[in-house]
Amino acid sequence: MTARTSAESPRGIPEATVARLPLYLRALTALSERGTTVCSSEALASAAGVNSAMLRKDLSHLGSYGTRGVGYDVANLRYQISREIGLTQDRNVAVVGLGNLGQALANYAGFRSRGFRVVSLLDADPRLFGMTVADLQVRPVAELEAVVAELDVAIGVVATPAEAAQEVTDRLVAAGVASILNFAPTVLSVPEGVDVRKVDLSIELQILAFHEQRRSPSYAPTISTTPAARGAVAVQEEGR
Amino acid sequence: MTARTSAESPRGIPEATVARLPLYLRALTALSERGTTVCSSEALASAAGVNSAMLRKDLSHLGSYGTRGVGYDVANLRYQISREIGLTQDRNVAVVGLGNLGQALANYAGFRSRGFRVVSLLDADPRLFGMTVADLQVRPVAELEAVVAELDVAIGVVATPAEAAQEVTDRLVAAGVASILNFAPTVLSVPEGVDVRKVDLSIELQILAFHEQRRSPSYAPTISTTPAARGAVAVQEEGR
DNA sequence: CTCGGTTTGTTCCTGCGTTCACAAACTCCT
DNA sequence: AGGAGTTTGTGAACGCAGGAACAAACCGAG
Ligand SMILES: NC(=O)c1ccc[n+]([C@@H]2O[C@H](COP(=O)([O-])OP(=O)(O)OC[C@H]3O[C@@H](n4cnc5c(N)ncnc54)[C@H](O)[C@@H]3O)[C@@H](O)[C@H]2O)c1
Ligand SMILES: NC(=O)c1ccc[n+]([C@@H]2O[C@H](COP(=O)([O-])OP(=O)(O)OC[C@H]3O[C@@H](n4cnc5c(N)ncnc54)[C@H](O)[C@@H]3O)[C@@H](O)[C@H]2O)c1
Repeated sequence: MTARTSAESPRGIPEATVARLPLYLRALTALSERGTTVCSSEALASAAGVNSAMLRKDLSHLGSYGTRGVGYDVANLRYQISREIGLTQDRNVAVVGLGNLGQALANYAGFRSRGFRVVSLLDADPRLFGMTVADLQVRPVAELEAVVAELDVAIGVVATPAEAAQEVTDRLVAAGVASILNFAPTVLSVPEGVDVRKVDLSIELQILAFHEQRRSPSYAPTISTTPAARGAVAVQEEGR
Repeated sequence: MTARTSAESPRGIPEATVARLPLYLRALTALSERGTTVCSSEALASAAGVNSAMLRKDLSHLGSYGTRGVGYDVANLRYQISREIGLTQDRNVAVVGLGNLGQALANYAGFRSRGFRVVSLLDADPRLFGMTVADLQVRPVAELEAVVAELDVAIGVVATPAEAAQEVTDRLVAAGVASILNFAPTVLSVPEGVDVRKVDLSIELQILAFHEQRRSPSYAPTISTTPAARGAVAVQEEGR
């Protein structure tokens, strides 16, 4: 899912663990809001929806912040994870492509509260220039390089149509953005050292569809091992 | 990421493979539109952004649809994957929660073109009732059970605030929906046999932030292996 | 028909991720 | 102070995923 091939981070935090740390952070925040000050690995794990042994192993990679016989201090653990992820300093985000999805993202309050500031909105459509979304004006994508430099953009969100995604990404990367979140259904190629994560909602739906078909095998998939009926079948309509 | 613990599907397609099949489908569609009728595992793999050995192994789980010395017939392979995923029949989708994100999803044309029909929009806010989004009228969430039954809803998309997500999910499940796509930042608990997939954009950003911090270790994270400074640290501001 | 070139399907191997299980460490009660 | 009860941190086992490498199969030229 990431560009980097190594599954291990420099100082040794496994990728799978990194992907779960934000989950723990969210669970800790929920506990904290409920007034809980200390919690066991069992409690935290169930709040995060994972196995408690896995939680303990994950946390052990950050250091030894628990107390045997007691559990974890919620406030301290929350800080330690925040620091490890790098959330102690805010990061600036630029959203490119302000169609349906881009506008929803720009309006989302959950980003800022987690340390991500959406500081710039860029689009190619002149009709959108100057439009205000979430207290920001949409600016021409031509200004991308200037915006990235001036506003110290760390993360670029690509919410353009698939055809434009690679070009936009190239420009973001050239301007110095090394972290990309891509919503367009395309494979982005980026140079070494740039981190791309993709979110593809159609793929999620398709995975759900697969499991559903497995549950109700009405149309028994009839795998024909014989290479007989080849190239004949009509394919479902599938635009885009 | 899924509710089912087994990483292997009944007839033996690994989860990791299932997650990539939609990728291959997309790549095949692109090739097909470019007029390509046959392609090698190498070409398809690079279009999908994966290793060619992995692609071949993935495809071998569906059957033997390639021809040695030649490659794969694009149209046929596309159909075989579609059938395996269960895309030969359309599926009805209900979107619950029509705020920023829900409206963007309802307006997205890419779902229908891939065999997912958004057939119902539900919200709790009376001000939205009757509003037309993507040719559909927003209906009260009170009608959820009726809608699921009448319109044969197979997949429920939860785009409500986190607080409402579990309740909405419970009702969807009780009404017979066994596939849920959740956008709310919460852990959903569902009975055995129900499939939940989550999309959490904040988590994606946090993972990017982690890797970025690793690249530029300005604030060297200073893991204190000594259990000295414990429970003392003040926590960073982190509202919601 | 035979042979060289090409590409698939599969086997083997390595490494990561997950879970189990337990010793070490801590608290609290007597 | 000592012992019973908890809970963490980790060593070990196991299963899965990814990648390299190769034999089998196919095509086309001669
Ligand atoms: N809307 C969804 O729910 C949804 C779901 C899944 C995937 N996606 C994907 O997300 C992307 C955006 O979806 P959307 O529904 O918002 O599409 P959209 O068509 O509504 O918006 C795309 C926006 O990108 C702008 N744009 C086009 N070329 C550009 C360029 N070169 N530079 C800057 N901006 C440019 C357009 O002007 C437009 O405003 C698409 O790739 C889509 O496939 C969207
Ligand atoms: N907008 C984004 O880009 C974004 C990004 C990441 C995560 N999310 C998550 O997605 C969810 C929706 O985000 P949003 O920005 O669209 O929020 P929103 O507040 O704009 O919309 C939420 C909608 O849900 C409706 N709702 C509330 N309770 C309901 C109930 N019980 N039944 C049915 N509908 C109900 C509300 O009336 C509202 O229309 C949230 O959980 C949010 O955290 C959104």
